[in-house]
Amino acid sequence: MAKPTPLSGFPELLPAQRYVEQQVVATLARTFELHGFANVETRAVEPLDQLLRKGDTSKEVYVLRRLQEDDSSKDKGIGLHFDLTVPFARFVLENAGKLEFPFRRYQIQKVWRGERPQEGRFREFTQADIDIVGRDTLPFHHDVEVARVMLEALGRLDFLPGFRLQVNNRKLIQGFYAGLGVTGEGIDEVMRLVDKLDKLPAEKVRELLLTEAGVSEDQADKALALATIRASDDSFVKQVRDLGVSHELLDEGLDELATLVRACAPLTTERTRIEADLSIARGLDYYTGTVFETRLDGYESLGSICSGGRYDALASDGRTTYPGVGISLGLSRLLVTLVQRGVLTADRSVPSVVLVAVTDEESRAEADAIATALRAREIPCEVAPTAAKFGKQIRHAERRGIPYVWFRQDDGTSEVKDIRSGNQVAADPATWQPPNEDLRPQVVTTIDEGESK
RNA sequence: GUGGGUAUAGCUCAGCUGGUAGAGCGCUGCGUUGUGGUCGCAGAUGUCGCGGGUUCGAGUCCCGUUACUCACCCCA
Repeated sequence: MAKPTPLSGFPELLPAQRYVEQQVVATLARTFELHGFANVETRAVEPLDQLLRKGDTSKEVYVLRRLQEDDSSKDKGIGLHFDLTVPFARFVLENAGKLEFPFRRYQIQKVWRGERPQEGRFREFTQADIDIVGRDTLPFHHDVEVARVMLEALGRLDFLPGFRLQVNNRKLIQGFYAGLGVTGEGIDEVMRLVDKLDKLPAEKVRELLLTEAGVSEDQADKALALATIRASDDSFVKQVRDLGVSHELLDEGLDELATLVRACAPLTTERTRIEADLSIARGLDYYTGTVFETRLDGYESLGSICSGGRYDALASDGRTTYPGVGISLGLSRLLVTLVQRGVLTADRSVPSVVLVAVTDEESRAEADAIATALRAREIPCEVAPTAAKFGKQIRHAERRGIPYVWFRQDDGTSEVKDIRSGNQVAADPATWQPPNEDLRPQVVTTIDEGESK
């Protein structure tokens, strides 16, 4: 078989890199559970009409088909899910009778999108979501809660670069535009154009506002002025007020956003910041209030690594609606990028902390016994694959990053060597203990205090 | 979906106006005969992405194709 080539957009990690990913998943899960979020796994597929509802055809869905299928025409079809929010909404409706509300869950799974891959953008990738849904109503303090939980989770990943959680509120934007006299579809159009500010210069956006959205010069200027406002505290409220626009919805949005920023402030550090950024709008989808995006320091070109928001009407069975708020972390976008650039990895490619050397094949049983004794005390180890020269066996350990090599002497005593320092000391498999920091692989990073990229 | 770029050793890449393929790193061995890393010496490795064309002769030029990749769109 010829050497296979990688499939674009379907990233695979080497063992050391995968270890980093597993550590991140474990940290996220632990943090989410600390806050009472239960885990759920939904099936990989949803009926196509579920995936495509809301006229959201922009998502490229992978469709599932049987190879031996004779006639697919009458089948309504199923496709792989492209996020975890839509399947979750379906799951809530399906199990509404068995769930307790407000229901909080976290979900860490693969999702698929048939888009053209690019750095940080894949066709198969992992998301980590937390959501809280209520029945009929869901108090605003849950918006604050999901932000705080994600802030805490990211903060615990101390080997990552710093990041900035950017927050805004759709009510604030929509109320502001309504107060300006923009109506109906114009509001969404203005929002969509202003959202391009990070790509296009303000001049260009202003021009588009006039031509495409058909707003007045004054309206365009005010909309742009609003979008330039950003603050790490609630000082943005005064800045918005100073623009002289008033509307009921605007007041509500301002109030919510200010509450959110104030409530998150105590959790922020130099590495983990929150910022009200009034240019954030998040596509057009189903968001109705709070919206989140997250930028990684030094990797701004990746786009948002963690986004979400408030959706008041995503799940509804006609009689009852289930408003929710959630936030979704792009695990692959974050990790695959850092790992492939070589800034994140583990200090060894195997879990073993000890390689038990084999003197000759006749004494392999003794080496196995030593390994068994170490494992009985939760010390991961492996026995050398061949009775090669000791130099080779040490090299075998070195290449895998295994820090210790165990030698059994002919008289039955043992010595263990730290191959990093060269120190070799007498040791007993029944009592020897490696330092705690050596027991498991460590995530190592080349990120310094300064910026990378 | 639109528009660029690239494809040569395990990896990163060089290879001029066409003349049967190279470097660095890595790998194997030896120096050092059962304790690695440094150093020195020696050695192995290629359907030049695939298919066709031009030519006495193609890694090199032409056409096609596939894969990868970058930007746009969009998003985690």
